[in-house]
Amino acid sequence: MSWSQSLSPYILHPDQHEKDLVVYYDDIVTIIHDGFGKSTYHLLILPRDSKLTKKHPTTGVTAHIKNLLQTYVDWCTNYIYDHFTGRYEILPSNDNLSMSSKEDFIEQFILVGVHSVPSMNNLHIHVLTRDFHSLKLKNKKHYNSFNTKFFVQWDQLPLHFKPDKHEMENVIIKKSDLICCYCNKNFSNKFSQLKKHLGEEFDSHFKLNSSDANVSDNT
Amino acid sequence: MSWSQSLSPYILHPDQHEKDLVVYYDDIVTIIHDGFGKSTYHLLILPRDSKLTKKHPTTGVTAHIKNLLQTYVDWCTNYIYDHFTGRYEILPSNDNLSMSSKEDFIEQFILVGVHSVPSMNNLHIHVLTRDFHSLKLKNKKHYNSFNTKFFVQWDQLPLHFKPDKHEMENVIIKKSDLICCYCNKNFSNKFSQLKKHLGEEFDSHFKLNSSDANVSDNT
DNA sequence: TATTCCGATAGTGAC
DNA sequence: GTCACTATCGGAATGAG
Repeated sequence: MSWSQSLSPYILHPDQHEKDLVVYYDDIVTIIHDGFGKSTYHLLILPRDSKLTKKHPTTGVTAHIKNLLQTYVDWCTNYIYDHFTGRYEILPSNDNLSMSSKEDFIEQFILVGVHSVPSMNNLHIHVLTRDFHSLKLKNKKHYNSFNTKFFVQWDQLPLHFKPDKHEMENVIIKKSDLICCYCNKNFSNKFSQLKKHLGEEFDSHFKLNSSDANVSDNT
Repeated sequence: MSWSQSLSPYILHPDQHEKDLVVYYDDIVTIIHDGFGKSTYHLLILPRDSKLTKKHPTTGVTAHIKNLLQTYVDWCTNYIYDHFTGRYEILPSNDNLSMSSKEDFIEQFILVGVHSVPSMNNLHIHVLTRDFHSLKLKNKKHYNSFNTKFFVQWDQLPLHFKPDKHEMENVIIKKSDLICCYCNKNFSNKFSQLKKHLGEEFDSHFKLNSSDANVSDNT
């Protein structure tokens, strides 16, 4: 089961990794790019405290811990806002997605939260754009783990119970229809069609800045 | 639904097909090689009577009809015995499969019967070797349609009821384990392993005669 | 219990 | 809620004028 420990090195030795991967660290946290990011930007906040890192995220992130970590959450949303808007132009759109101000962008287009049944043993908080436009998004599990109640948002923490593992894995993740997070279109279990659609949604909302035009996209 | 009518031309115009496919016909029946035969030899007997051809096989093949068709069944088993033994040498074996006499061969190695839920609309009787060693045998449905009670043997006909379609399709065919018809080994739902095993069983029981050695096998 | 194509689903093994 | 591989399972179209 060593894969479930693969976040450990980052909290133990944040200095021994490439700068491209570790974007920030101090005594309290390490912040990294998710090695298999499911959106254009996908960061993980890893508290370094040896007791906290072993706790279950839905109950371990208490009000006190939230207060301690809030500055790092804000650091991440700012990081993502700056980098995303530096790289992409936000196109005018007809839908209900308004990203004209920084506050709107962060509110509507950045997700912060934890998985109700984590697979990595070290407590980690996801901060990611809500586009799911990534080569690493390959199946229903990947998508529904961020787009159902399997994903517990930062503002909802802490829960006063641990979600039922079996229900989350075998009902919520597997049985929930695939719903587009931009337009709510229902793709049932047609992952390939959702994936294609997400690419179209992305292209209708964002356009690579010319200075980045040589960078291949994530389709 | 035209595919379900694809046997019709053989009863309407048996003379307009290749001799390789239509092996016999008269006013009563047409006998053809199954276009997608699931065993080394796989014949279909198609009664040409316009009323009989529309009947359900499990109830339509009455004692009277069986008597009328028995001679064609015998013709088929003889045809298969002659051709199979002309092409293959029967090797001595340690298992309970004794094919030393023609009667034993026909009794133990030739199946005669009908499907309890046919997909082709024209009534047809299967006569086939019990090896299931064919490129066209590609999935559990193919195998279990001849190796469960979905297959109603000639001696059991007629039934006094039509088998329940839903039970046959969704329980008997899909849920029954794959059991080797030579040695009863259970392959659960591992079709690929069963298929490989059937090839080994075939090779342990039969050997191509040298005069046919240039003919590729069915693996 | 037609075939074929495509894709969703499921189990495994990995250091 | 790792990936990558393999295989099982599941739906949809299938033609003709």
